[in-house]
Order: sequence, then structure tokens, then C-alpha cells
Amino acid sequence: MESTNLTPDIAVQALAALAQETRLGVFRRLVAAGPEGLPAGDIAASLGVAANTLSFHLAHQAQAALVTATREGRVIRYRADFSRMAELIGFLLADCCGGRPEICLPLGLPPTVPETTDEAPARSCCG
Amino acid sequence: MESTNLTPDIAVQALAALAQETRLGVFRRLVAAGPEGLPAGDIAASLGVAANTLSFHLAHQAQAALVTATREGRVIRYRADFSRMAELIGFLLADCCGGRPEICLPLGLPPTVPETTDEAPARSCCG
DNA sequence: GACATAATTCGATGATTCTGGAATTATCGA
DNA sequence: TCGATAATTCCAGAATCATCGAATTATGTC
Repeated sequence: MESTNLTPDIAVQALAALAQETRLGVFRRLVAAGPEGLPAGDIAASLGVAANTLSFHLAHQAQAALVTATREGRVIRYRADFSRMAELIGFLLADCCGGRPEICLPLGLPPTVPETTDEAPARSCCG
Repeated sequence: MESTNLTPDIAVQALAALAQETRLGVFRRLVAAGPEGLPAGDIAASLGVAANTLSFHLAHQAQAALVTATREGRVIRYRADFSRMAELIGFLLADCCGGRPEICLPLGLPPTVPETTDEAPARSCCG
């Protein structure tokens, strides 16, 4: 029942896909955009970088499986892939927190599991 | 009551301090070493890199506050700083998980908060 | 088919990073 | 003080990365 854990190699790749100003900006915007994601052009405009520069970074993130791309006519829409992010965080908690994940989970920060597990508002958003 | 959240700039710095093969190797070894940490020389030997190369990477990680250094005679001992790692993970959960941290916490992975929320068992272990 | 738009790939350039040799600093022991 | 050890800083070279202009591919519209 392990949540498939990343290898260090893959973890490095995923970390590198976020460890740069433009790239973290891209990802945060995609996260903020939610399930709809954003067209590549919108991200580029929002960040003020050239379209080809953005493609360069998106390619990295797609390679790392942190984002997905779907063509919609002339537009290519990007979305954050939360499952990969979960794997990355899982790796950090497992491998970088001394075997005690709880010491790296800011106390009471996230309502890890809200009192009522029944209906979480977040559903298919991050498939 | 926010757990001091990292700025994107600082988060990039912390991510970059891990997003490289040698550096992630360093950090994982420090984590595995536990509270005792490791002398710089031991890390270098364990990773098979030159001492000066290791210093270069350790400096990055120290700058990012992910490791701490204490001199012990001729040896300088390094330790992983879990509080910084917690901040990093906190940032990722808050800013990169669509406002719903739980979707990035591999289900039932860590016993996030044991049944009793009052007393956190993990304490001074990690400075 | 011809044209316009969205995005990527190609090519080049400047900047940054990673690495290790050599020199330097700090500590310990005799 | 001298020598040995641990680690860092200094320096240079090679490699990688980030950026953007130009060309290319893919799609939609007329």
C-alpha cells in the first residue's frame, strides 16, 4: 500500500522543475487557475516571458510530470498535476524528514483530514 | 497563527538547494544520520566527491537554511534542519496544492496528527 | 488553397552552475 | 613553534541552463 514513492533521480527532476523563478511562477499560476488550467499563451503573458521561453519551461515540467497538456484547437491548455506533486511531497516526507513525517508537517497547518471526510469539495479537479 | 510561510523567492532557493543529484544525496545522508549529523569529510567520502566540491554544495544548503554547521575541533559537523524543510513543505502544500493540502498528502501516508491533537510527540529531535 | 493565430522547435548567446586543483584558514598534538 | 589534518576559499575550465529571434508545425477561418 505504499504510495508509489519517487526515486531520488525522479525527485531531483521534479524539484528542478520547480526550483527556478519562472518555473515556480508557472506552476503557482497553474495551481491558482484550478482544474481549468491555462493556455500557454496566457501563462506567458502573465509572466511576461516570450512564448518560446515558456515552452522551454513547460517542457521541463511536463517531462517531470508536474503538468499535463491538452490541445484545444489552436490552444494548448496546461494543468498542474497534483498527483505528481503528492508523490514529490511524499518523497520529501519519507526521505527527508528523518522517518517522522509529522515533524515536517507544520503543526496544525493543513486540516489534513477535515472532521467530515464524507464530502470533500475537491473532487475530480486533479485527476 | 500562520506557520511562517516562505516567500516564493526563498522557496526557490530551498528547492534549488535540493534539486541536484549531489545536493539531494547530501541532504538524504544528513537526514539518515539523524540528530548527530555528519562531519563534512564523511559526507564527501560517502558521496565520492572532492572536499571542495562538497563545501560548495553545503554552502548552498546552509544559505538556504536547510542544514546547519557546528565546529567540533577540526571537524565541522553538519545537520539537516527539519524546521526549514517543514517550511518548504508547508509552502508546497499551501501554494502548490490548490488550497487543499490534503490532495497532496498521499492518503493515510503519515499519521499526520495522532488522535490527540494536544501533544505532539515529535519534539526537540530536530532543533 | 491562402491567411492568421497558437505554440513549438531550432539556433545562438550570455549567464550560471558544477567540478576539482591549488592555496588558505583553523584546530589539534607533540 | 612545527607538522598534520579538516575544511574552506580562490581560481579556472567545462558543462548546463535560460532567454530570445527566427523558422516551423498545427489548427482554425475564409
